Amino acid sequence: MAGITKSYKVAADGMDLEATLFCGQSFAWQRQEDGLFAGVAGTRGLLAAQQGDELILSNPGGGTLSDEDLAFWRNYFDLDRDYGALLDRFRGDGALAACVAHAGGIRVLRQPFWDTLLSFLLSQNNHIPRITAIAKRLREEFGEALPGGLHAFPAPERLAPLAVEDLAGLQAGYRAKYLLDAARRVAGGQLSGQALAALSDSAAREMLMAISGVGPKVADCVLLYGLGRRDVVPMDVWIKRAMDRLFPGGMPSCAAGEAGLAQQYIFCWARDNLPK
DNA sequence: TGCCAGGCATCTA
DNA sequence: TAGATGCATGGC
Repeated sequence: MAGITKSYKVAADGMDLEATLFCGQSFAWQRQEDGLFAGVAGTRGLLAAQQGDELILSNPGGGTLSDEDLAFWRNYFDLDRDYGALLDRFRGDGALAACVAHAGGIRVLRQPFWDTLLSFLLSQNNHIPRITAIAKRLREEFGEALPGGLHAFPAPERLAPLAVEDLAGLQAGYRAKYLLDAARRVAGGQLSGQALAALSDSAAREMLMAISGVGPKVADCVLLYGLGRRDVVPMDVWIKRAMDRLFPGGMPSCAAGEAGLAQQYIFCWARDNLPK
């Protein structure tokens, strides 16, 4: 019924929604005054909250979420992965166990490729709060308006014809030209999530690094968060410091497809426990 | 007021 | 080829 929002309860299975949304893997969410979390992925918007061990999902524009929407968000929040078993395996490694104890409520989101690429182009030499603020300005100035006052990340075709001066209002600094180069490559058909999905990790990384402003770290963030490559470990300063401190013999022996998930717990532990 | 930020491009030796 | 430096901006 129009104007009435129907909420859906989904088992959170030990998830910490707030930690998941604001741990530095996504810049598409914000906390509203009413305490709900509002976010976008592709051209979908969502309101989310947590009550105990359940997520409450609702449509920002009112009305119902379709079965297709629910399936999309289930996948987005990685709800069908058995995190209980995964975390039990991680607890088997002494050092990794400490990281899981610190941040085990985090789930690694499955974000759209393009949203992720734009977000991590903004992350270069930047702070999480400021990345979030620039990403919000990017969506609100150039993105498609969605129900509930939300805005999608702008389509590549929307950004491609713009000039750097057109992005001045974003206050993204030297990163603005990176957004335009990426948009022109995607809009021009030189690059796509589909094409990258067909490549090996190393080949996809190489293709991403052809974009101006994409180095090894940003490429690996896009592979992990935006293309579901769960073995990829983005090597930022915190991971390097944690490796020196916790894993001098190398990354813990995670099963195939899990090293990228482990790095999220290691990153959060390092950021919150090692000296600045 | 200065340092630093989920880095990268460019310059220099 | 490896190491050093500059880059825009704002939070702390």
